[in-house]
Amino acid sequence: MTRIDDVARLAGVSTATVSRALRGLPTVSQSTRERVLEAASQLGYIASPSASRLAGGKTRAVAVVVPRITPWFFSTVVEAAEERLHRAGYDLLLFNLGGSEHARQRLLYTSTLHKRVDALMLVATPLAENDFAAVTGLALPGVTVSAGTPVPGWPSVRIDDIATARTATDHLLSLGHRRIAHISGDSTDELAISTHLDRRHGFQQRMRSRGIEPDPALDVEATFTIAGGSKATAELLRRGDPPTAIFAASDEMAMGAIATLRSAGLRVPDDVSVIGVDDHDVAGVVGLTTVAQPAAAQGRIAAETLLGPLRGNVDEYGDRSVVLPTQLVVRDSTAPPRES
Amino acid sequence: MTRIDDVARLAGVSTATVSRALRGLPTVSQSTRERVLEAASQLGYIASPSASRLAGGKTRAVAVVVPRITPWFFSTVVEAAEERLHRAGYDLLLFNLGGSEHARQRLLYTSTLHKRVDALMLVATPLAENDFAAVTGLALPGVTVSAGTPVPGWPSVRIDDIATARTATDHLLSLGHRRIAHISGDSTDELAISTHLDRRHGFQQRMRSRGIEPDPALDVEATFTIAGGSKATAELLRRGDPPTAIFAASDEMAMGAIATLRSAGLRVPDDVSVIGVDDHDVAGVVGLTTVAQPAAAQGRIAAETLLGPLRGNVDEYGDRSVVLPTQLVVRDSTAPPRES
DNA sequence: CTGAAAGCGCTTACAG
DNA sequence: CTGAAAGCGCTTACAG
Repeated sequence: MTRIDDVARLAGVSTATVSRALRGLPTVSQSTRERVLEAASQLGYIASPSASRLAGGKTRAVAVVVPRITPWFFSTVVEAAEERLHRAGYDLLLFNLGGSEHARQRLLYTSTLHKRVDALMLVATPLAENDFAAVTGLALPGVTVSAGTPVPGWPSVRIDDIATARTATDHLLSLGHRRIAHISGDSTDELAISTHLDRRHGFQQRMRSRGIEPDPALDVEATFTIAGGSKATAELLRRGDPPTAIFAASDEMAMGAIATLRSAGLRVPDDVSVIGVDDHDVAGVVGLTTVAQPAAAQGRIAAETLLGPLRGNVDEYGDRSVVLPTQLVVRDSTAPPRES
Repeated sequence: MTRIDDVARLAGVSTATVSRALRGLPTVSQSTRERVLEAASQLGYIASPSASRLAGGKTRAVAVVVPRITPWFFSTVVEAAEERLHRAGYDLLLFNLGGSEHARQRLLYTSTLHKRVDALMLVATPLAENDFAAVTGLALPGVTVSAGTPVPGWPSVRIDDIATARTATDHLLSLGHRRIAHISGDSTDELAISTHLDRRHGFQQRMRSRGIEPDPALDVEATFTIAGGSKATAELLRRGDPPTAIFAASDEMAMGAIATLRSAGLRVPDDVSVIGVDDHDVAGVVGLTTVAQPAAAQGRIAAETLLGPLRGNVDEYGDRSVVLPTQLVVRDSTAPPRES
């Protein structure tokens, strides 16, 4: 393996100059730089990242932490972040919590992240009061995506979950629905991220502003998955007197709801309307009405936000916190209630 | 930041002993180990990964290369690989090619991977003849997942795509279909992975074994996405005289097909049956009949395959190459043809 | 603009 | 079982 002194020897300069020339530092004369570049390419020289990291103190890597990888939102955020990060020359270390508190603890309280990355992107990752010290202790620039828990000093990239829920609720109300069920995340989870709390809040707020007190019997909690939506809907049906519409906190939940409604012999939207949040890849296929959120943009912007501090402007975050707009997309899963 | 000599001093031993004790090497006495562990925890010492990598020559990281992140198959493979790799103490560097030849070239022919990881997992990543040298030049243990291009000396983890296609075709034939269309990947792509070629091959093989010559007019190529399946189906309908059944090379393509058929006023399965491959998360919601493949198992097994060589048994790959079984899952998108 | 030298913080033979 | 010393391969002040 050729090392930096091989290049230095061939180019007739010091290793310091090779290092500077190859990294494009400005303090190298044009002719010297060319000679170094020539020598390096002739020898097929590539600097050892481990050595650079140790000597330079920078890893040129970013950790991206997600609660799951497969769901539409997370895979889309990761894909966009990967593109932006690699383009800027950073490696992406992927950490999946898998919904496991143990994994979360390990990430925060062991050596997992220590000196391994230059920055952190927490996607929908909840933090408890006493977790902040651990995160702050890393002394790394960071960004949160999709609410999660805001970290003091870090920018966040997200949508307005309350407004999003209001949009969904408005759509259902304007069609004439009054008995509207809501499928949301698990509120008893201490570490619950704000996402589903905000969505429920927006829903209830809008219902009340129209003079309708949300019926607790029509409020069910579930995980943010197809299976969660299915289970929640089954529970809803078990309670009798089904709603005329369901607002699910995510498209995956909404799809689970549709599947369960259909297998119970109910037609969508004829018997029950369903609306979700996301605009999942598959939403169009299912004909799902939803409030679309820009997932890729969130991943890309979060990555860009990190680029400033990563390049040494420790306190210069890109555009700081950003709230991206969401938009109603009407398809075939919503219609006026049967007898309105 | 506490360093190894701080720990050495507190424990009253040399840095070499600290290093050995902390890494659990056997050549350390019980009492010394305890003293070191105590000192380390008291000081909150964590070894610098960069220094360890430089001195030890191992990165304890694995690169996982995927053509895309969001599709069901890839995100599922990555999720499973991540779990297994982190559990074994390895970092996962994620590289997404994004279908870009440029990204592929950059990965293979620049410093991207050089001394950055100890092993490589190529998921459905095509290699041309002259790419092998680049991959071999890395001198890393590796594994391929889902066909892609087999790399000499590397094990592979995959399904039998030919058999899978036969299973799908058999299902359609046994329902009485004869005019069966096939939506597959783009065969003109030089770098085409074998997946869709094999699936087409299995399809045609089984058709012919039943005395049916596959109609070229019923063979359309597309990308492995919902949009691809939609477009291919639109093309199929444009050609007139639609098939009574469609075998799509993936569930995402099949979902695109269903969406397009429906918006063309055709009913599934009444007018046209549709079968896919994967058993995508959403397949159940859509009622899609499919041939299920174990994606998570492929990711997990691929990761495990790497663990042997990673731990120093350079030539000892886990179970070497593995072919996992697939299974027909009948749902509501297939039925006998209208007038059979 | 360039170089000599120190330093980044570990691990690994080697010797005992 | 343990330590002294060299070495991993760069980058960074510092000096000129």
